[in-house]
Amino acid sequence: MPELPEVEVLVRHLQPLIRNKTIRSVRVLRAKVLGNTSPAELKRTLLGARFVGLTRRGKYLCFKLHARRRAGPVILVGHLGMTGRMYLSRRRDALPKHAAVVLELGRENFVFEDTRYFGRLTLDGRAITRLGPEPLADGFSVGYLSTALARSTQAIKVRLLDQTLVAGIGNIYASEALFRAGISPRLPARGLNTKQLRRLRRAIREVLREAIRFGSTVPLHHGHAADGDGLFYFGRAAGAPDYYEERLRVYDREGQPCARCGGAIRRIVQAARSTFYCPRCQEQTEKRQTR
DNA sequence: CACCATGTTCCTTG
DNA sequence: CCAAGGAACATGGT
Repeated sequence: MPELPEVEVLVRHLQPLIRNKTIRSVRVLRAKVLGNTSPAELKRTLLGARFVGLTRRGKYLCFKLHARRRAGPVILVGHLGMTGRMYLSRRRDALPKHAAVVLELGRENFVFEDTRYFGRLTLDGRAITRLGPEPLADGFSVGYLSTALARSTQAIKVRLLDQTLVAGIGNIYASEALFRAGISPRLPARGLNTKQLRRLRRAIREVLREAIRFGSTVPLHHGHAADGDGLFYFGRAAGAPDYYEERLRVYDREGQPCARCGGAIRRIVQAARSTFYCPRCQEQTEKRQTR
């Protein structure tokens, strides 16, 4: 479930666990996730290096390390793709089926596993330089949004997924933010008026902040579950409700009643991806706007 | 077998 | 050059 909030929760979780730990060995099981970095270069760079910091930028994790015989720090860039997970596990535990990279840190392993291998763990930081502003920072202002969307005829939902517009929003929170803002996902981006832009900015920030706060209160567990599911966040005790699903208002709720008006949630496809919204709570804006 | 899935990048078309 | 749309990537769930 990796959009900005999930990555933020993961970063906060991992930070104290890896700080000051030294990489004793580097195992690359799927070179694809290294991108342009070769396994040899990764090993050469990381072997003997020590984790000194972990931050997030959009959906990316930025590991900062001090390597031996190097003037400046090394930045290792991670991305979870759709199904990636990063966690520590005991070294004696078996590796998951889709382990992509394993860093040995003394008694524990730092494991990057990814079923579909869409994720990344690389020394190539170029992707980060192309990202738009952080939605929770001051740079993400109504003025910025207004300028950035002024000439776009693309549907607002599709624009929100563009990481160069704003970094970190994915398919789930794009739908959730538009529902909260009462704006139709189909509205052309340049058609939003100032009032709508203000509501959208606020809704984006609220939805992301709440998800972070919520994720942070759920007990984290990782690694070696008995059934081997290896949950590392948004874990839940057996039989407990799945809070992650329950707190979403429209995503994956086609046909279910809208929490606000009771009407049926609708699913449409935009840019080859599902969008969920409430026609009654979000459509009027569209009609009013297109008149 | 069909369709769907939290993401990004590359290629084509206009 | 840019905007927009779609396929590809790889695996698993229903």
